[in-house]
Amino acid sequence: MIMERKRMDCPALPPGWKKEEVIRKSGLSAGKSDVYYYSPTGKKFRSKPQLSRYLGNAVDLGCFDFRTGKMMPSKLQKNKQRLRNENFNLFKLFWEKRLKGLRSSDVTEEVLRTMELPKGLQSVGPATTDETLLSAIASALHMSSTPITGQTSAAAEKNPAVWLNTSQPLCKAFVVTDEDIREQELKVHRARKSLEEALMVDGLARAAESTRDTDI
Amino acid sequence: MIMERKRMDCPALPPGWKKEEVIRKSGLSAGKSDVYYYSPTGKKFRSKPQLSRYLGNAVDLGCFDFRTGKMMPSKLQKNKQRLRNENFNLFKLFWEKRLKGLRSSDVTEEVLRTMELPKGLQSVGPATTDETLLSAIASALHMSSTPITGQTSAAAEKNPAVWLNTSQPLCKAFVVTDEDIREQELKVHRARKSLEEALMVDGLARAAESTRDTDI
DNA sequence: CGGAGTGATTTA
DNA sequence: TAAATCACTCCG
Repeated sequence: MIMERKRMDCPALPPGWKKEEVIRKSGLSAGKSDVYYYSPTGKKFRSKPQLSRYLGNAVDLGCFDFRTGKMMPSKLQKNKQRLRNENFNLFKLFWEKRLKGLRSSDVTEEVLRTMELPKGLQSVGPATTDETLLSAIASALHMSSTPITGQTSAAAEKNPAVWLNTSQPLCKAFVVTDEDIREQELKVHRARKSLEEALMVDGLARAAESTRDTDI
Repeated sequence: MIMERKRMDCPALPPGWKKEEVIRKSGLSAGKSDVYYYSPTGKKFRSKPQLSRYLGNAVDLGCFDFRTGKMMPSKLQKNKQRLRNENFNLFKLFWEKRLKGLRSSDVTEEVLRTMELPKGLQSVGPATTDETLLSAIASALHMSSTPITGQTSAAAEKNPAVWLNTSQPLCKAFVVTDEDIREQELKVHRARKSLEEALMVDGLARAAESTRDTDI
Protein backbone atom coordinates (compact mmCIF):
# COMPACT_ATOMS: atom_id res chain seq x y z
CA MET A 1 0.00 0.00 0.00
CA ILE A 2 1.73 3.10 -1.18
CA MET A 3 -0.10 6.12 0.07
CA GLU A 4 1.76 8.91 -1.66
CA ARG A 5 -0.87 11.52 -1.15
CA LYS A 6 -0.02 12.94 2.23
CA ARG A 7 1.48 16.34 2.66
CA MET A 8 4.72 15.75 4.48
CA ASP A 9 6.78 18.24 6.37
CA CYS A 10 9.89 19.28 4.51
CA PRO A 11 12.78 19.99 6.85
CA ALA A 12 14.87 21.48 4.10
CA LEU A 13 12.40 24.33 3.70
CA PRO A 14 11.23 26.92 6.23
CA PRO A 15 8.72 25.74 8.86
CA GLY A 16 5.22 25.17 7.58
CA TRP A 17 6.15 24.09 4.08
CA LYS A 18 4.81 20.73 2.96
CA LYS A 19 5.76 18.28 0.25
CA GLU A 20 3.46 15.94 -1.63
CA GLU A 21 4.14 13.24 -4.21
CA VAL A 22 1.37 12.15 -6.53
CA ILE A 23 1.61 9.10 -8.78
CA ARG A 24 0.09 9.48 -12.22
CA LYS A 25 -2.59 6.86 -12.56
CA SER A 26 -3.33 6.88 -16.29
CA GLY A 27 -2.27 8.07 -19.68
CA LEU A 28 1.11 7.97 -21.35
CA SER A 29 2.92 8.89 -18.20
CA ALA A 30 1.17 6.46 -15.88
CA GLY A 31 3.44 5.43 -13.06
CA LYS A 32 5.50 8.59 -13.10
CA SER A 33 5.07 10.94 -10.22
CA ASP A 34 4.72 14.64 -9.69
CA VAL A 35 6.09 16.45 -6.67
CA TYR A 36 4.34 19.49 -5.23
CA TYR A 37 5.14 21.85 -2.42
CA TYR A 38 2.74 23.90 -0.38
CA SER A 39 3.62 27.15 1.31
CA PRO A 40 2.44 27.77 4.88
CA THR A 41 -0.47 29.68 3.36
CA GLY A 42 -1.39 26.74 1.16
CA LYS A 43 -0.16 27.96 -2.20
CA LYS A 44 0.87 25.09 -4.43
CA PHE A 45 4.22 24.94 -6.24
CA ARG A 46 4.82 22.63 -9.14
CA SER A 47 8.45 23.22 -10.05
CA LYS A 48 11.73 24.39 -8.63
CA PRO A 49 11.87 27.56 -10.72
CA GLN A 50 8.44 28.49 -9.47
CA LEU A 51 9.56 27.86 -5.91
CA SER A 52 12.72 29.88 -6.37
CA ARG A 53 10.87 32.87 -7.71
CA TYR A 54 8.57 32.84 -4.73
CA LEU A 55 11.22 32.39 -2.09
CA GLY A 56 13.62 34.81 -3.70
CA ASN A 57 16.80 35.29 -1.73
CA ALA A 58 15.17 34.19 1.50
CA VAL A 59 16.19 30.60 0.84
CA ASP A 60 19.04 29.38 -1.28
CA LEU A 61 17.68 26.52 -3.37
CA GLY A 62 20.95 26.03 -5.16
CA CYS A 63 21.46 22.59 -3.72
CA PHE A 64 17.82 21.81 -3.10
CA ASP A 65 16.56 18.72 -4.90
CA PHE A 66 12.97 19.33 -5.84
CA ARG A 67 12.04 15.69 -6.28
CA THR A 68 13.39 14.38 -3.00
CA GLY A 69 12.90 17.57 -1.02
CA LYS A 70 16.39 17.32 0.41
CA MET A 71 19.53 19.37 0.17
CA MET A 72 22.10 17.83 -2.13
CA PRO A 73 25.46 19.53 -1.74
CA SER A 74 26.67 17.80 -4.86
CA LYS A 75 24.16 19.73 -6.90
CA LEU A 76 25.79 23.04 -6.17
CA GLN A 77 28.44 22.97 -8.84
CA LYS A 78 25.99 21.86 -11.44
CA ASN A 79 23.79 24.79 -10.68
CA LYS A 80 26.63 27.21 -10.98
CA GLN A 81 27.20 26.02 -14.47
CA ARG A 82 23.61 25.86 -15.42
CA LEU A 83 22.94 29.32 -16.74
CA ARG A 84 26.23 29.27 -18.53
CA ASN A 85 25.42 26.02 -20.25
CA GLU A 86 21.98 27.27 -21.02
CA ASN A 87 23.31 30.17 -22.98
CA PHE A 88 25.90 28.04 -24.55
CA ASN A 89 23.21 25.99 -26.12
CA LEU A 90 21.81 29.15 -27.57
CA PHE A 91 25.18 29.82 -29.13
CA LYS A 92 25.63 26.30 -30.29
CA LEU A 93 22.29 26.41 -32.03
CA PHE A 94 23.21 29.64 -33.72
CA TRP A 95 26.63 28.57 -34.87
CA GLU A 96 25.62 25.12 -35.83
CA LYS A 97 22.95 26.49 -38.05
CA ARG A 98 25.18 29.15 -39.47
CA LEU A 99 28.01 26.74 -40.08
CA LYS A 100 25.85 24.10 -41.61
CA GLY A 101 27.48 23.33 -44.91
CA LEU A 102 30.95 24.13 -43.62
CA ARG A 103 30.99 20.72 -42.02
CA SER A 104 32.76 21.55 -38.84
CA SER A 105 34.29 18.46 -37.32
CA ASP A 106 32.92 16.42 -34.48
CA VAL A 107 35.59 17.87 -32.27
CA THR A 108 33.69 21.10 -32.32
CA GLU A 109 30.91 19.55 -30.34
CA GLU A 110 33.26 18.37 -27.67
CA VAL A 111 35.12 21.64 -27.49
CA LEU A 112 31.94 23.58 -27.10
CA ARG A 113 30.68 21.27 -24.40
CA THR A 114 33.75 21.55 -22.21
CA MET A 115 34.58 25.14 -22.94
CA GLU A 116 34.56 27.73 -20.18
CA LEU A 117 33.54 31.31 -20.57
CA PRO A 118 36.50 33.57 -21.26
CA LYS A 119 37.88 35.06 -18.09
CA GLY A 120 37.26 38.58 -19.32
CA LEU A 121 33.55 37.97 -19.36
CA GLN A 122 33.26 36.38 -15.98
CA SER A 123 32.56 37.95 -12.65
CA VAL A 124 31.40 41.33 -13.77
CA GLY A 125 29.57 41.85 -10.52
CA PRO A 126 26.65 40.32 -8.68
CA ALA A 127 23.99 42.09 -10.68
CA THR A 128 25.34 41.33 -14.12
CA THR A 129 25.13 37.62 -14.74
CA ASP A 130 26.66 35.58 -17.49
CA GLU A 131 23.17 35.26 -18.77
CA THR A 132 22.88 38.96 -19.31
CA LEU A 133 26.22 39.24 -21.02
CA LEU A 134 25.64 36.33 -23.28
CA SER A 135 22.27 37.63 -24.25
CA ALA A 136 23.78 40.96 -25.13
CA ILE A 137 26.46 39.38 -27.25
CA ALA A 138 24.07 37.06 -28.92
CA SER A 139 21.86 39.98 -29.63
CA ALA A 140 24.70 41.92 -31.20
CA LEU A 141 25.61 38.99 -33.37
CA HIS A 142 22.04 38.64 -34.36
CA MET A 143 21.72 42.25 -35.41
CA SER A 144 25.00 42.36 -37.26
CA SER A 145 24.74 41.96 -41.00
CA THR A 146 28.47 42.04 -41.71
CA PRO A 147 30.60 38.93 -42.09
CA ILE A 148 31.94 37.51 -38.86
CA THR A 149 35.69 37.66 -38.47
CA GLY A 150 38.50 37.90 -35.92
CA GLN A 151 42.02 36.71 -35.21
CA THR A 152 43.55 33.53 -36.53
CA SER A 153 45.33 30.46 -35.16
CA ALA A 154 46.19 26.98 -36.23
CA ALA A 155 43.67 25.46 -33.92
CA ALA A 156 40.98 27.73 -35.20
CA GLU A 157 41.66 26.67 -38.76
CA LYS A 158 40.66 23.18 -37.90
CA ASN A 159 37.75 23.96 -35.64
CA PRO A 160 35.98 27.04 -36.86
CA ALA A 161 33.79 27.29 -33.83
CA VAL A 162 36.57 27.30 -31.27
CA TRP A 163 36.44 30.35 -29.11
CA LEU A 164 39.88 31.86 -29.03
CA ASN A 165 39.85 35.17 -27.27
CA THR A 166 37.31 37.82 -26.63
CA SER A 167 39.50 40.87 -26.46
CA GLN A 168 38.89 41.30 -30.18
CA PRO A 169 36.19 40.18 -32.56
CA LEU A 170 34.86 37.08 -30.98
CA CYS A 171 36.28 34.32 -33.14
CA LYS A 172 37.67 33.43 -36.47
CA ALA A 173 39.26 30.80 -38.65
CA PHE A 174 36.30 31.10 -40.91
CA VAL A 175 34.35 33.74 -42.67
CA VAL A 176 30.69 33.58 -43.29
CA THR A 177 29.88 35.81 -46.21
CA ASP A 178 26.53 36.96 -47.39
CA GLU A 179 26.96 34.51 -50.21
CA ASP A 180 27.37 31.65 -47.83
CA ILE A 181 24.31 32.84 -46.08
CA ARG A 182 22.26 33.04 -49.21
CA GLU A 183 23.09 29.46 -49.96
CA GLN A 184 21.55 28.54 -46.67
CA GLU A 185 18.88 31.13 -46.78
CA LEU A 186 16.05 29.10 -45.49
CA LYS A 187 18.00 27.42 -42.75
CA VAL A 188 19.67 30.57 -41.59
CA HIS A 189 16.31 32.23 -41.48
CA ARG A 190 15.17 29.54 -39.10
CA ALA A 191 18.25 30.04 -36.97
CA ARG A 192 17.55 33.74 -36.69
CA LYS A 193 13.96 33.04 -35.94
CA SER A 194 15.00 30.76 -33.11
CA LEU A 195 17.34 33.34 -31.74
CA GLU A 196 14.72 36.04 -31.97
CA GLU A 197 12.32 33.91 -30.04
CA ALA A 198 14.91 33.06 -27.47
CA LEU A 199 15.90 36.64 -26.95
CA MET A 200 12.37 37.88 -26.79
CA VAL A 201 11.34 35.21 -24.37
CA ASP A 202 14.43 35.91 -22.35
CA GLY A 203 13.48 39.53 -22.08
CA LEU A 204 9.94 38.71 -21.15
CA ALA A 205 11.12 36.23 -18.57
CA ARG A 206 13.40 38.71 -16.94
CA ALA A 207 10.68 41.32 -16.90
CA ALA A 208 8.20 38.85 -15.51
CA GLU A 209 10.64 37.72 -12.90
CA SER A 210 10.38 41.06 -11.20
CA THR A 211 6.60 41.30 -11.29
CA ARG A 212 5.35 37.75 -11.13
CA ASP A 213 4.95 35.65 -8.00
CA THR A 214 5.63 38.58 -5.75
CA ASP A 215 2.29 38.29 -4.02
CA ILE A 216 3.79 37.32 -0.73
CA MET B 1 -15.10 44.21 -31.09
CA ILE B 2 -14.60 40.51 -30.90
CA MET B 3 -17.89 38.78 -30.50
CA GLU B 4 -16.83 35.24 -29.74
CA ARG B 5 -20.21 34.11 -28.62
CA LYS B 6 -21.71 33.06 -31.92
CA ARG B 7 -22.37 29.45 -32.70
CA MET B 8 -20.46 28.70 -35.84
CA ASP B 9 -20.92 25.83 -38.25
CA CYS B 10 -18.25 23.17 -37.92
CA PRO B 11 -17.45 21.51 -41.26
CA ALA B 12 -15.41 18.79 -39.60
CA LEU B 13 -18.50 17.48 -37.83
CA PRO B 14 -21.77 16.18 -39.28
CA PRO B 15 -24.25 18.78 -40.57
CA GLY B 16 -26.03 20.74 -37.88
CA TRP B 17 -23.24 20.75 -35.32
CA LYS B 18 -22.13 24.14 -34.07
CA LYS B 19 -19.01 25.40 -32.37
CA GLU B 20 -18.75 28.25 -29.87
CA GLU B 21 -15.74 29.91 -28.27
CA VAL B 22 -16.09 31.87 -25.04
CA ILE B 23 -13.28 34.07 -23.74
CA ARG B 24 -12.70 34.10 -20.00
CA LYS B 25 -13.02 37.62 -18.68
CA SER B 26 -11.40 37.44 -15.24
CA GLY B 27 -9.42 35.39 -12.81
CA LEU B 28 -6.10 33.69 -13.22
CA SER B 29 -7.10 32.39 -16.61
CA ALA B 30 -8.45 35.66 -17.98
CA GLY B 31 -7.97 35.79 -21.71
CA LYS B 32 -8.04 32.04 -22.17
CA SER B 33 -11.05 30.58 -23.86
CA ASP B 34 -13.40 27.65 -23.60
CA VAL B 35 -14.72 25.83 -26.62
CA TYR B 36 -18.14 24.24 -26.74
CA TYR B 37 -19.99 22.23 -29.34
CA TYR B 38 -23.71 21.89 -29.83
CA SER B 39 -25.40 18.91 -31.42
CA PRO B 40 -28.18 19.47 -33.97
CA THR B 41 -30.62 18.99 -31.11
CA GLY B 42 -28.90 21.65 -29.01
CA LYS B 43 -27.06 19.48 -26.51
CA LYS B 44 -23.88 21.13 -25.26
CA PHE B 45 -20.48 19.40 -25.25
CA ARG B 46 -17.54 20.70 -23.27
CA SER B 47 -14.77 18.25 -24.07
CA LYS B 48 -13.50 15.85 -26.66
CA PRO B 49 -14.10 12.76 -24.56
CA GLN B 50 -17.68 13.82 -24.00
CA LEU B 51 -18.08 14.36 -27.72
CA SER B 52 -16.50 11.01 -28.57
CA ARG B 53 -18.78 9.13 -26.23
CA TYR B 54 -21.81 10.72 -27.80
CA LEU B 55 -20.79 10.21 -31.40
CA GLY B 56 -19.45 6.73 -30.86
CA ASN B 57 -18.15 5.10 -34.03
CA ALA B 58 -20.21 7.36 -36.23
CA VAL B 59 -17.37 9.84 -36.43
CA ASP B 60 -13.69 9.19 -35.95
CA LEU B 61 -12.39 11.96 -33.76
CA GLY B 62 -8.89 10.55 -33.68
CA CYS B 63 -7.50 13.48 -35.56
CA PHE B 64 -10.12 15.99 -34.54
CA ASP B 65 -8.73 19.00 -32.71
CA PHE B 66 -11.33 20.09 -30.21
CA ARG B 67 -10.01 23.61 -29.78
CA THR B 68 -9.81 24.55 -33.44
CA GLY B 69 -12.64 22.34 -34.61
CA LYS B 70 -10.56 21.06 -37.48
CA MET B 71 -9.09 17.75 -38.49
CA MET B 72 -5.39 17.52 -37.82
CA PRO B 73 -3.96 14.51 -39.70
CA SER B 74 -0.73 14.81 -37.78
CA LYS B 75 -2.51 13.98 -34.58
CA LEU B 76 -3.62 10.61 -35.84
CA GLN B 77 -0.30 8.86 -36.00
CA LYS B 78 0.74 10.11 -32.66
CA ASN B 79 -2.36 8.72 -31.06
CA LYS B 80 -2.11 5.36 -32.74
CA GLN B 81 1.50 4.89 -31.81
CA ARG B 82 1.23 6.01 -28.28
CA LEU B 83 0.12 2.91 -26.48
CA ARG B 84 2.39 0.76 -28.54
CA ASN B 85 5.40 2.89 -27.86
CA GLU B 86 4.63 2.92 -24.22
CA ASN B 87 4.73 -0.84 -24.03
CA PHE B 88 7.67 -1.01 -26.27
CA ASN B 89 9.61 1.07 -23.88
CA LEU B 90 8.66 -1.39 -21.19
CA PHE B 91 10.09 -4.20 -23.24
CA LYS B 92 13.14 -2.37 -24.27
CA LEU B 93 13.93 -1.59 -20.68
CA PHE B 94 13.51 -5.19 -19.72
CA TRP B 95 15.62 -6.63 -22.46
CA GLU B 96 18.26 -4.02 -22.32
CA LYS B 97 18.79 -4.69 -18.66
CA ARG B 98 18.70 -8.41 -19.07
CA LEU B 99 21.05 -8.39 -22.01
CA LYS B 100 23.47 -5.99 -20.48
CA GLY B 101 26.85 -7.66 -20.81
CA LEU B 102 25.93 -9.47 -24.00
CA ARG B 103 26.62 -6.30 -25.95
CA SER B 104 23.84 -6.51 -28.46
CA SER B 105 24.65 -4.44 -31.50
CA ASP B 106 23.41 -0.98 -32.29
CA VAL B 107 21.19 -2.46 -34.94
CA THR B 108 19.04 -3.79 -32.16
CA GLU B 109 17.94 -0.34 -31.25
CA GLU B 110 16.89 0.43 -34.78
CA VAL B 111 15.13 -2.87 -35.23
CA LEU B 112 13.18 -2.41 -32.07
CA ARG B 113 12.18 1.08 -33.00
CA THR B 114 10.79 0.18 -36.38
CA MET B 115 9.40 -3.22 -35.54
CA GLU B 116 5.72 -3.97 -35.81
CA LEU B 117 3.86 -6.31 -33.57
CA PRO B 118 3.72 -9.83 -34.98
CA LYS B 119 0.60 -10.42 -37.06
CA GLY B 120 -0.52 -13.23 -34.83
CA LEU B 121 -0.81 -10.87 -31.95
CA GLN B 122 -2.66 -8.16 -33.74
CA SER B 123 -6.37 -7.65 -34.12
CA VAL B 124 -7.55 -10.06 -31.52
CA GLY B 125 -10.76 -8.16 -31.30
CA PRO B 126 -11.88 -4.70 -30.34
CA ALA B 127 -11.75 -5.31 -26.63
CA THR B 128 -8.26 -6.78 -26.45
CA THR B 129 -5.75 -4.14 -27.30
CA ASP B 130 -2.08 -4.48 -28.02
CA GLU B 131 -1.58 -2.99 -24.65
CA THR B 132 -3.28 -5.90 -22.98
CA LEU B 133 -1.38 -8.53 -24.90
CA LEU B 134 1.97 -6.97 -24.40
CA SER B 135 1.36 -6.56 -20.75
CA ALA B 136 0.37 -10.18 -20.41
CA ILE B 137 3.50 -11.34 -22.14
CA ALA B 138 5.70 -9.02 -20.20
CA SER B 139 4.11 -10.27 -17.07
CA ALA B 140 4.79 -13.88 -17.99
CA LEU B 141 8.40 -13.12 -18.68
CA HIS B 142 8.63 -11.31 -15.45
CA MET B 143 7.31 -14.23 -13.47
CA SER B 144 9.36 -16.86 -15.26
CA SER B 145 12.50 -17.91 -13.50
CA THR B 146 13.73 -20.24 -16.23
CA PRO B 147 16.17 -19.25 -18.92
CA ILE B 148 14.61 -17.59 -21.93
CA THR B 149 14.81 -19.58 -25.15
CA GLY B 150 13.03 -20.23 -28.44
CA GLN B 151 13.63 -20.91 -32.12
CA THR B 152 16.73 -19.93 -33.98
CA SER B 153 17.55 -18.08 -37.16
CA ALA B 154 20.50 -16.39 -38.74
CA ALA B 155 19.08 -12.97 -38.08
CA ALA B 156 18.53 -13.79 -34.47
CA GLU B 157 22.10 -14.86 -34.06
CA LYS B 158 23.23 -11.39 -34.90
CA ASN B 159 20.56 -9.46 -33.09
CA PRO B 160 19.58 -11.23 -29.92
CA ALA B 161 16.69 -8.96 -29.23
CA VAL B 162 15.00 -9.38 -32.60
CA TRP B 163 11.51 -10.62 -32.27
CA LEU B 164 11.09 -13.57 -34.56
CA ASN B 165 7.80 -15.25 -33.98
CA THR B 166 5.42 -15.51 -31.11
CA SER B 167 3.86 -18.87 -31.84
CA GLN B 168 6.60 -20.48 -29.81
CA PRO B 169 8.86 -19.29 -27.06
CA LEU B 170 9.16 -15.65 -27.84
CA CYS B 171 12.67 -15.35 -29.12
CA LYS B 172 16.11 -16.77 -29.17
CA ALA B 173 19.68 -16.45 -30.36
CA PHE B 174 20.73 -16.02 -26.80
CA VAL B 175 20.32 -17.65 -23.48
CA VAL B 176 20.30 -15.89 -20.19
CA THR B 177 21.32 -18.33 -17.50
CA ASP B 178 21.02 -17.92 -13.78
CA GLU B 179 24.75 -17.42 -13.76
CA ASP B 180 24.51 -14.50 -16.12
CA ILE B 181 21.82 -13.10 -13.94
CA ARG B 182 23.83 -13.43 -10.80
CA GLU B 183 26.60 -11.46 -12.40
CA GLN B 184 24.16 -8.68 -12.89
CA GLU B 185 22.23 -9.26 -9.76
CA LEU B 186 21.82 -5.73 -8.62
CA LYS B 187 20.97 -4.34 -12.03
CA VAL B 188 18.53 -7.08 -12.84
CA HIS B 189 16.86 -6.49 -9.55
CA ARG B 190 16.32 -2.90 -10.54
CA ALA B 191 14.93 -4.00 -13.86
CA ARG B 192 12.42 -6.25 -12.17
CA LYS B 193 11.50 -3.50 -9.80
CA SER B 194 10.80 -1.20 -12.70
CA LEU B 195 8.73 -3.80 -14.42
CA GLU B 196 6.73 -4.52 -11.31
CA GLU B 197 5.90 -0.89 -10.98
CA ALA B 198 4.95 -0.59 -14.57
CA LEU B 199 2.72 -3.62 -14.50
CA MET B 200 0.98 -2.53 -11.37
CA VAL B 201 0.27 0.87 -12.73
CA ASP B 202 -0.78 -0.68 -15.99
CA GLY B 203 -3.31 -2.75 -14.13
CA LEU B 204 -4.65 0.28 -12.42
CA ALA B 205 -4.89 2.07 -15.71
CA ARG B 206 -6.79 -0.74 -17.39
CA ALA B 207 -9.17 -1.03 -14.49
CA ALA B 208 -9.82 2.65 -14.74
CA GLU B 209 -10.28 2.36 -18.49
CA SER B 210 -13.23 0.04 -18.16
CA THR B 211 -15.05 2.16 -15.65
CA ARG B 212 -14.23 5.59 -16.95
CA ASP B 213 -15.80 7.20 -19.97
CA THR B 214 -18.25 4.39 -20.59
CA ASP B 215 -21.31 6.36 -19.61
CA ILE B 216 -22.79 6.60 -23.06
C1' DC C 1 -13.32 30.08 -13.75
C1' DG C 2 -10.35 26.94 -10.84
C1' DG C 3 -7.19 23.50 -10.60
C1' DA C 4 -5.88 18.54 -10.42
C1' DG C 5 -4.27 15.52 -13.69
C1' DT C 6 -1.90 14.75 -18.04
C1' DG C 7 0.17 15.88 -22.41
C1' DA C 8 3.84 18.45 -24.78
C1' DT C 9 8.06 20.73 -24.81
C1' DT C 10 12.50 21.72 -23.15
C1' DT C 11 16.64 20.66 -20.71
C1' DA C 12 20.47 18.01 -18.90
C1' DT D 1 16.87 9.26 -23.52
C1' DA D 2 14.86 10.49 -19.24
C1' DA D 3 13.85 14.13 -16.14
C1' DA D 4 12.07 18.57 -15.33
C1' DT D 5 9.22 22.26 -16.61
C1' DC D 6 5.49 24.19 -18.73
C1' DA D 7 0.88 24.23 -20.99
C1' DC D 8 -3.55 22.50 -21.57
C1' DT D 9 -7.71 19.72 -20.99
C1' DC D 10 -11.73 18.67 -18.72
C1' DC D 11 -14.96 18.50 -15.33
C1' DG D 12 -16.60 20.45 -10.84
